[in-house]
Amino acid sequence: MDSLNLDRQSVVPLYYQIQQHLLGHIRSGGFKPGTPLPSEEVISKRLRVSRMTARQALKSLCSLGVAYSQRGKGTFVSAVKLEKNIRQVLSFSEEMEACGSRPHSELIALEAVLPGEDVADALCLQPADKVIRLRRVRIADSLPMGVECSCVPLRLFPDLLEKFDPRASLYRTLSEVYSVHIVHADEVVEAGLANSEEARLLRVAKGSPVFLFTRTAYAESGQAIEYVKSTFRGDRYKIKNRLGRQSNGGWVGGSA
Amino acid sequence: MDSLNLDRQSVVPLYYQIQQHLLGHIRSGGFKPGTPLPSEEVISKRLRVSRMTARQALKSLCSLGVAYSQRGKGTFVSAVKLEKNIRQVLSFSEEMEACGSRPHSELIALEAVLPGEDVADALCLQPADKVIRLRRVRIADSLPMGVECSCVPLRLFPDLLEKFDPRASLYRTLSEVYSVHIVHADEVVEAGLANSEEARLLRVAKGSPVFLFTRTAYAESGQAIEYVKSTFRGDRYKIKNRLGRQSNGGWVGGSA
DNA sequence: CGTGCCTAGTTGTCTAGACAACTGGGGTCT
DNA sequence: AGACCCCAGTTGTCTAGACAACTAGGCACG
Repeated sequence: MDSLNLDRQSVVPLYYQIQQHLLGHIRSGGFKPGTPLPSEEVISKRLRVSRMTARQALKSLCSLGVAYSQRGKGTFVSAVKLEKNIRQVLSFSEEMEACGSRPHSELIALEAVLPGEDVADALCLQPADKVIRLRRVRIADSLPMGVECSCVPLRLFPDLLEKFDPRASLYRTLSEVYSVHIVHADEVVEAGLANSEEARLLRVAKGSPVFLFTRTAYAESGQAIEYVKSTFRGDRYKIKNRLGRQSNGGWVGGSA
Repeated sequence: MDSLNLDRQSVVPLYYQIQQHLLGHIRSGGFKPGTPLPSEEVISKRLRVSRMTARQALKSLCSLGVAYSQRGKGTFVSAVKLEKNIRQVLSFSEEMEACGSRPHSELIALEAVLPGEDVADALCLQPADKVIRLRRVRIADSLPMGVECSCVPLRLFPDLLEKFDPRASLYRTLSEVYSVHIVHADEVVEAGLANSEEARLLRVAKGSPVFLFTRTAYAESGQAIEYVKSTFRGDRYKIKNRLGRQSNGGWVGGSA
């Protein structure tokens, strides 16, 4: 706390500088789980910022999940493990890189087609709208992990067929070439058994346990961007989820 | 917007009254996806509140996921489906009630035992600490859905064995009797095949596809409260996830 | 001993402003 | 037509305060 010099000329907001400084102390063990963080008042006085700025720094730590506030008591370090590998909206490439594997893909199909009803529904398409259909075997460290069939509306990305390198990450391409950023996705997972084709592509026995994913990915506006169906090996692939309370926008009505 | 009369005497915060009012308009279709919400300035002027209060109302809608802000442009209604059934930290009972099924349980075991190494690790127990082990078959509408084995530290709930009704919801009991509220959980899901015992309890063929869940649930402080291993039928149980961007505490560094 | 009161410390909410940074449109100059 | 500037509107950040609500501990009183 003492050693922090705020840079008031920087483009980096003050509250963010404070947040990062506290986060550093938490990660390095300077503040242990359960112990109180400096109060808004203390931060405010020591760093010569207004209380609202100090507050914003503390609130941002809460929304990261590394701290929690109790009215009348203080703001405390949570024992939540930061480093734990939590699944976000990630492309297969990003997911594999995050756990240290080298991902690549084997292209099965890349074409513009008329979508099935489920696809058209999920992507909210007009009857005549085509989609770009991308079917790939996903491979990590030379081991086939899953078969993925991804559909994106042709209307939104008319020249994607020419511009897309099938070995690259689809999400990265959408972000870099079209400035479309996937920010969330809804996903349904089922447990099933590999059929003959899947077994052949994944090099497992027919009837092996597999995950069946059906995922719809959305941009910030809520516009549906991608509909994916994929089959992943149950023996080499695990799903890690962090389930949370739905943050209800802050206020907790008091019936107590 | 026009018809809202703020109650300045109420214990309900102003920003929350505004948030609820806007949320009502969004849900009822008064504001359609993609359209801008009233700006901070407009809300501030029209409702005679300070801009920071109007801002807090809009930010809380963003954190609910029903809106998003763009600097220099405005705050817009997101097309995210509110009603979609997204999995949170829920007990089986709550989960089944949420989708309209009547849950109940068949008790297999309820006892205090010395935990295995995986359990002790996950719950951060001392070597001699016992756990309460609760093994149940989970049933929805008379159909067996899964087998669940739940462990909680005896030290935290010394009289739970007497006070707990095995037919009730464990989470509800912990919340009501001990004021311990589960706020998040880490979960690993694997795809597997039912062994003989599971097949018998779940009334499926041996070798049927199943989900294997391993879940650790935490209170707000980050204290681990419960460690669960469960096996659920792959044919009747689906996982629905909403994957999100990790909210990073607000600031996006500009390399653009 | 316990009950109740008071007080210091803390977070929650709210005000009324200020400037910065960015967007998008319109107008002007070249 | 294109490049540039300016301006109004919007969100992001920040200030310096205020009062309310709650917690926990100390203290006096019964």
